[in-house]
Amino acid sequence: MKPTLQAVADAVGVSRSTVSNAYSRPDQLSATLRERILEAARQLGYPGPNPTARSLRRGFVGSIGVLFTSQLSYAFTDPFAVRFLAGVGGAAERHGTSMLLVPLPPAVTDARRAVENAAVDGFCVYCVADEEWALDVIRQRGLPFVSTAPRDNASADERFVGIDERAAAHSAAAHVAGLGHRRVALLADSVLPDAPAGPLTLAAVDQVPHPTTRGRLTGFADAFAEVGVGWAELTLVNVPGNSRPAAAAAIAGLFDQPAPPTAVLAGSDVLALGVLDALAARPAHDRPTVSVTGFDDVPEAAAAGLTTVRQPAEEKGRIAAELLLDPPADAAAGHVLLPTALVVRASTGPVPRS
Amino acid sequence: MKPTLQAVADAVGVSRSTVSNAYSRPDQLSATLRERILEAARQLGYPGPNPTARSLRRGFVGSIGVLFTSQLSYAFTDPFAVRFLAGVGGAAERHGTSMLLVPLPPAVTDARRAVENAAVDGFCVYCVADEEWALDVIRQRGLPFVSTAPRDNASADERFVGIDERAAAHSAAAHVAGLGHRRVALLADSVLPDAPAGPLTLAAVDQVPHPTTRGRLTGFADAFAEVGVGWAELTLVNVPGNSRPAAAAAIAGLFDQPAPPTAVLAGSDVLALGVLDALAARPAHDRPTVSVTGFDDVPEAAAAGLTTVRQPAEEKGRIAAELLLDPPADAAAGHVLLPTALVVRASTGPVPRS
DNA sequence: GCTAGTCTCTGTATCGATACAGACTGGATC
DNA sequence: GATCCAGTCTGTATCGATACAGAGACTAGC
Repeated sequence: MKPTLQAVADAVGVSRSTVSNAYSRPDQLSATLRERILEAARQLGYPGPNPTARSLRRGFVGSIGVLFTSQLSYAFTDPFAVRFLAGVGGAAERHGTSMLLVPLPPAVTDARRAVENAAVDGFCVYCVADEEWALDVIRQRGLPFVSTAPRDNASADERFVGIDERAAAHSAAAHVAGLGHRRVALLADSVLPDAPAGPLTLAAVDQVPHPTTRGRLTGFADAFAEVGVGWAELTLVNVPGNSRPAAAAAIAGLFDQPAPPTAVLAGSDVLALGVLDALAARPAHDRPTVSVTGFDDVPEAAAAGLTTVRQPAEEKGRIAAELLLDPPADAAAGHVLLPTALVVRASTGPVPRS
Repeated sequence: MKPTLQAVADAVGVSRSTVSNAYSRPDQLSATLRERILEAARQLGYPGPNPTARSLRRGFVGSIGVLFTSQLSYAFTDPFAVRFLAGVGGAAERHGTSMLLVPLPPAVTDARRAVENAAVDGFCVYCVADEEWALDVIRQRGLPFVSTAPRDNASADERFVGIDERAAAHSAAAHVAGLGHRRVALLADSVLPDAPAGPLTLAAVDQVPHPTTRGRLTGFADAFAEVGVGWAELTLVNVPGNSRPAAAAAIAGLFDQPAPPTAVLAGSDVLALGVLDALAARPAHDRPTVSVTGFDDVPEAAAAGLTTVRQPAEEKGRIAAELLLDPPADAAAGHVLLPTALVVRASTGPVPRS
C-alpha cells in the first residue's frame, strides 16, 4: 500500500540502510545520492520513516507523558493545571519533544493498562489524588518520571518539583489570624475519599490521606495553634471535587449556623472562588462579611480580588519537563522547591464588629 | 535488561504467542494458564507488552494528534484553544485514546518533519495560520484528519467541524451598525503575514490570505455595506498575534486621530479584551466611549461584559475528535457546521452624541 | 608502489511484539 | 469406532525501520 523505505531503496537501486541514512544521518552519504533518494521518495509518495518502527529500533519515542489522575477534560477546566501544562508544553517545544496526555479510566486495572501502554520516554505526574500505583507501573517500565506533589514514601533520588505546602499555607493562615479571626473554616477538596460535602470531623490532621491536602491543612492549623486556636476548634469542610459550584454547595449552609465562621481558608483558588460565589448568591441584606483566602493565584484570582498564596504554575510545569528531559547530574538538583508568596487582596479584612 | 515477552514465555515454558494472548486476547487460552503467565510476569517484573512494538505490529497507535500551527505554550494561553482541547480530551477519554500535542518548530522543513514523525492514528488540525503544508504531510502519510477552519481548496470528502464565519461575523456587525455606528475599526490577527501592528490599507477583503480571518472580515464588511458604508471607509487594523497586549498596542493610537472610530469589531475575544484594556488604560477624562465586540465568547468575555459571537468551543473539540475516532459512514455527516449566537452585553451601545 | 586513511555504501542482525494457519487433545455425535 | 468440533497452544512470517561491522574505491603521503 504505502511505500516503505525498502521500496525507495529498490527504486534508486541502493540498500535500505542508505535510504535510512538519507533521512537520519545525512553525513553518511554523498549529497548527490541523498538528493536522488529524496527525489525518488517524493516521486513514490514515501512519507518518511515510519515513526513507530523507528521508535522501536531506536529505543525511544520522542514524547513525554503527562499523567493526570483525573478526567482529562477536567484538567483543562482547572486554571492551575492549564498553566502547568503551558509550562510543560513550552519546555517540550524547546526540546523538540511531543506531549502525550494520557486519560486514565476510572477502574484502576484499566488505568494501569493505560500507563503501561503509553508510548512515551517518561512521565510528568501531576496528581490530584493518590497515584502510587501509577508510579509503580512507571518504575516497572523503567521510565523516568518527575512528580509535582509531595509523597509519603518518595525516595531521595526521585525527581520532584513543588513547593513547601505547609509553610505556604501557614503564610495565608497567619495573615488571617493576624487580622483577628478565630472562628475559621478550612475548605479542602477530597479530605477523605468518598466523604460527603460539608463539615467533617477529624480527630487529627494527620488522618488526611492526600499529602498535598494534608500539607496545606497542617499549615493552616499550625498558624492557628500559634494564636491558641486548636485543631478541634477549626471547622473542616470537605468538598468532593475541585470546582466552584461544589465549593459553593459545600459551604453554603455554614453561614446560617449559630456562630458562623468569619474567615474561610480554602485549599485552592477554585474552591475560594466558589466560596465567594456562595456569598454573592445571598441577598445583600443577609450577606455576612467573611474573609476568604485561596491557594495558587490563578489568573481569575486577581480579578476577583482574592487573597491567596501564589505558586509559579507555569514554572512548575517547565521545570518538571526540564527535569525529565535533561536530568541534572547531581541528584540533589533533581529536587526543586519553588518559592511561594502571600498575595493580599480585598477578600480578607479584619473581623467585623457584630 | 528489562524482560521481554520472550523471557516470560521461557520462564513459563510456553510460546511467545501464548504470552501475547494472555495480555491481548484472554479468550485464546485457559484461565489457569493465563494466571500462571501473569504471575510469572509479575515475578520477573515484566511491564506488559512494549507499546511501540505492539503499535508497529498492529498498525495503529491508539492516540490522536492535535496540531497547532503556533507555539504549544501559546495554545494554553488562548482560552478558546483551551476549551477546544477540553472537548478533544473528553472525547478521547471516552474512546480510550491518548492525545498527542505536537509542537511545530518555526522552520517549515523542521515542522514537516515533526508531523511526519508523530506517532498517531490521525490528526485534529487546529490552525491559526496557513496549514496546507501540514495537510499535505498528513495525506501523504495516509492518516485521517479533521480540520476546524475553512480552507480554500478543501475537497468535499474531508472531515470538518466549524462555523459559518461570515454569517457569524455579520451578526455582530449588523448589531453594531444597527446601533448607528458608521466610523468603525476592524481588528484582526495577522491580516497579512508580517504586516506591522496598526492600521493597514487593503484594496479588498479578498486579499486576506487566512480563510477564517477573511471570512470574519467579510462578514463585518457585508453588514456595513448594507447600511452604505463601503470597505474603503472601514479602518482595518492589523495585530501581529492573538494577545491582549498586542491588540492594545495596535489600537492605542487610533483614538487620538481626528475622527476616531466609535466602534471596534475584533476578530476574537482576546483582541477585543485587549481593546478594552487599551481604553481602560487611558485617564478617565480622556476615555472615549467606544463600542467593542469580540468573537468566540470565551469565559472571560462574560466577566468583562463583552458583546460577542458565541461559538461552542468545547463542542467543536469534541466533535472534531469524534469525527476522527469514529468517522460517519455518510460523507456529508463528516462536515459539521455548528450554530453561533450573538451575545449582547454592555460593551456595545449607541453612538455617543458628541 | 605500497600502506594508511577517508568516504561511501552494503549486508546482516535486531528492536519486541502480533497475526494466522495449523497441530494436538479430549469429548460429543452418530 | 470413525468423524467432528471446540478449546488450546505452537511456529513462522511479518510489521518497518536502525545499528554496526566491514567492503570497495579513492586520495595522500612517503
